[in-house]
This record gives sequence, C-alpha cells and structure tokens, in this order.
Amino acid sequence: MTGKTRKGTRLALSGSTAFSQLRPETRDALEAMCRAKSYRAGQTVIHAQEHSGFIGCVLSGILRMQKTLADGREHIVGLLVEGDTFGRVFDGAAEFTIEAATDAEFCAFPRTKFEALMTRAPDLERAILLNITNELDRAREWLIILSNQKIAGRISGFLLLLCSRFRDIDHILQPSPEGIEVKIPINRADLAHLLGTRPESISRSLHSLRDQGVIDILEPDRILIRDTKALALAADVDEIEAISTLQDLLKNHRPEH
Amino acid sequence: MTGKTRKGTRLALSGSTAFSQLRPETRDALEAMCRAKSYRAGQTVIHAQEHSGFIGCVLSGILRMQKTLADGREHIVGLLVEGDTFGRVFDGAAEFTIEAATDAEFCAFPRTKFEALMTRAPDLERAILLNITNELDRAREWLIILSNQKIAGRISGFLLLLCSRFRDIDHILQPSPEGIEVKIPINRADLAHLLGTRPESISRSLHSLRDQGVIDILEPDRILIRDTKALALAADVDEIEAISTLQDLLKNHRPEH
DNA sequence: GGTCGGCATTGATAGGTATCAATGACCTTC
DNA sequence: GAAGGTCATTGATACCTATCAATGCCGACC
Repeated sequence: MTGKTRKGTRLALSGSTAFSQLRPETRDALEAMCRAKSYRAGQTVIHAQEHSGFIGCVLSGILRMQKTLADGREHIVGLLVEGDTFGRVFDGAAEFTIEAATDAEFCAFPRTKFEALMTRAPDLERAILLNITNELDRAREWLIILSNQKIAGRISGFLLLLCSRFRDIDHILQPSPEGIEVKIPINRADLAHLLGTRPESISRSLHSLRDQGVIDILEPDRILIRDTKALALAADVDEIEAISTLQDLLKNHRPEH
Repeated sequence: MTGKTRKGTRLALSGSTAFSQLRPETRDALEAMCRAKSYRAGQTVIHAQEHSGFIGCVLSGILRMQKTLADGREHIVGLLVEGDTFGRVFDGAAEFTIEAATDAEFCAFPRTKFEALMTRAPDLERAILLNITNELDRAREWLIILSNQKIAGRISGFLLLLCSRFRDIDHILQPSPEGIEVKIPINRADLAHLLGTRPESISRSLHSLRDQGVIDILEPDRILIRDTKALALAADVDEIEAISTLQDLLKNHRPEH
C-alpha cells in the first residue's frame, strides 16, 4: 500500500504542471512528506474560513472550489483536476470550500513542513509562484466567460476552456474524425453553479447548440464538438486563439499511446 | 523632479499592501531601480500578448485590466488602484491589456532587474507570492459577484467590494452619519463592462435601488449607501461578513486626519 | 422484478435584460 | 453665447432566462 502510494505520487508530481520543473532533491523531499488521501463524491475536503493543515495536489477525480451564499445556493469558482494544487501557503484561512465533485484522490503535504521546504528550496517557491500566476489568469478567463450574457455563449466558452486546459487528459478529451469528444466531468447542477445559471437553462442551451449543428450530445455528459468555428463564435471569444487550440487537437489525433 | 519622484515612490512602497513588509534593504533596492510614469485616461499601459518590460505599482488613479473580444466589445477583469501591482514575473506575456481608466501615475520596475532582485531577496519573492494569492482570491470573489443573475445584485456586490477593499482610501470611501459615501471611480460604460452588462441596465438598477431606499445617488458617480443590510441582501452574499465590514466603516467614522 | 431516488429533460409563464432610439445634462471649445 | 461632444438617463419592445411543475430515464437497492 505504501508502495502504491509512493508510485502514484511520483507520477503525479512529475505530471503536475506545478511541480514538473523541480530539482530532484526538492521533489524527493516533497514525496517524503506527502500522504495520499481519497474522498468520495460529495465529501468536503477543506471548509471555507478554516486553516487547512495541508497543501494538496490532485491525483485523480475532480474537486470543486465553491462558496455557499447567504440563501443557501452554492457557486463554484473553479474545478481542480489531476495535477492541480490547492491550499494556501503562508497566508490566512481558505476563502472557499473544497469538495469532491467525483470520487477523488490527492496527495497532501503537511502545511508546516511544506512551508519550511519552500523557505529552504527556492525552486519550490518559484514553482508555486508561477503556479498561482497561472491560476490567476485562469480565474480571469472565467470572468470573461461568465460575462457572456447568453447561456449558450457561456457553455461554449466552458467547452473551449476544457479543450485548451485539459488537452492532455485523455479521459476528458478525445479527438475523433468527426470532431472533439468532451467528457463533462460534473453534473448539470454543478455546471449551472459554475456558469451562474440553472440546470434547466443548461439543458436548453445545450440542445439549442445541438439543433444548430454545432455539437452533438452523445450522452448527457459526453459532448461532441462538430463545428469549432461556430462554437468559438458563440463563445464570443478571441476566435483565432480558440480555433488554433482546437485545430491543434484535431491534428494531434493520436489513436492512443 | 527626481526628489518628487523618490518621495512619491517611498510613500507608495510603504503604503502598498504588496511591499509593506519588506526589509529596508530590499525596499531601498526597489526604490533605486524604479522610475515614475504617468498616463492620461484612455492610454494603454501594457498590450495583451506583449512581454511588458516592467512590473508596476500604482501611485494614483485607476488602471483597468481588460480583454477585447472578437466582436470588439471589451470586458474588464479587474481594476487597479494605488498600492496595487501589475505585470508578470518569470512568466510569459501578459494575458490582458492594461489601460488607464483615469489619469494615473505608477512606478515601474524594470522587469529584468526586478526578477534579479527577487531571486536575491527572498522577502521580495515571498511578498509577491502573498500578493498574487490575494489577487487570486479577489478574482474569485468577482466570480461570485458576476454569477448573480440580477444586475442589481451585481451592483450591490460591487459596492460592497469597494467598501471592503478600498476602506482606507478616503477619496473613494467616506463614512458619514447618513451612511457610507462611495465614489465610483469609473464611468457607466466601464462599470457595465466590469459587471457583464450594459450601461442602460446599470442606470436602471441603480435607480431601482434608490427607489427602494437602499442607496442615494448624490451624483452619477457618488453613491450614498443608506441601508447596508438591504444591500448585502440584494448582493446575495455572505451577509454577516459584509455587514461587519460596513459596521466597522461606520464606527471608524473619522472626521478627517 | 419492483420500487425508490437522483438526474436530465421538457413545458408554460412571469419577470428581467439587451437592444435600439431619443432626450437631457454638463463640459469643452470656438 | 453657440456648437459640438461625452455621458447618464429614460422609453418601448423583443428576446432570453428563472421559476415552478411534470415527465421520463436509469441505476441502486430490497
């Protein structure tokens, strides 16, 4: 069991965008202090306003970062997938609750030890800095997507974001001759919370996009993107960069590794 | 002129949340490398997709961070006020354009020198890390505000955010016996871009809030918050934390220093 | 096999917002 | 003082979405 944990962790740390550039010594130190954890869908990993005792790095599954509003509704501010890190370093309590959207595993680094290592290993501190910088850009891209008045536009933006962000995760994205197949990793209610709307509207907009021939709905959570250009147009986003991402995906059309 | 620049910079660096905790040597090094710049309203400071040559720290005025969409519309992802920093360190090109929303001054640190100092001075690197962590939280708070379906709710959230974030900047916030007076630092069009809507809707929602007695519109850009509780309710936000911020403001009701 | 519960979908309706168009207030400029 | 421009506001209308309600689908569980 320990062996299994170690192996999974090593894979995760080298695969993670945050930790891929670390010096071997630093990575060894990280592996030595980490402990694998697994949660079932719906469980809470970190409560908002609580000083979490660890920094986490997702190994598998999806975590959602969210805030519960005064009226009980929840809004999701981000999803965490394999390779993503979470938890605050050198700073106060978490602002958002983190819950498992699906069954999920992650490795946890004790906060105190992690911070001590950061102070000792400049490459780790630099890696964290770069990681947060990217997170910030992603959060701001979300702002753009959420600012789209029409729900179909937000969904399009979401699908495009999945394509650009999860392009190497083949259980989410799967290029095919007919287009790009996207596995939506969360249910309609979560998707609605993420896009600032309601499940009914998600459903209607998705089917509207299908009727226009932009996408196909293979299953409720499996979408086939047919017309990349129309999708980018609906998303009202920088067309050129979105399409180039999608074209890349279609070209790299690897059968399987 | 040099003297004036130095003085302004020193004030800014100690007042800035990002740099307030630095060691004196580090701050001196920063001051030595910085150069004051000023822009007029509407001018572009950094173009999106460009490697900016400097890191900036706002001294006065308002900068807006934005992205131009395919159809020519612009969406604002954040505002920068005095003490805020901008520009990317150790990473690629900027994702967003930065423009002066009002006449503005900031001090610029040459990127290469700044990065060299960061590598040399761990306290600076740590300060930047904490700064970006806070930026990230703020961006995610924006996500919550933008997820509000009703425009009046978004405006309420925006006003509350101004109160919590700019509580020490007295040319923006001014507590009074009747409530809190807020100076909105941007015009209706920018506010609409920020909140993902249109100027007409901003106007209507603002006047609707006035008719309900929640706020007063002293001038188009001067809002008096009368009923803090109703505002928090409209914003659909964590009532307790929002109200406590506002109560604090009303208590500290300093006449002027 | 049958029942229950979660989830996606569909329908009907009321309410809110985008959009187009026009007006008015204020400031700058000549 | 007149003219032009920017900006906030107001009005009318079509469109879109939230909401409530109901149906159908599917897997879990007994």
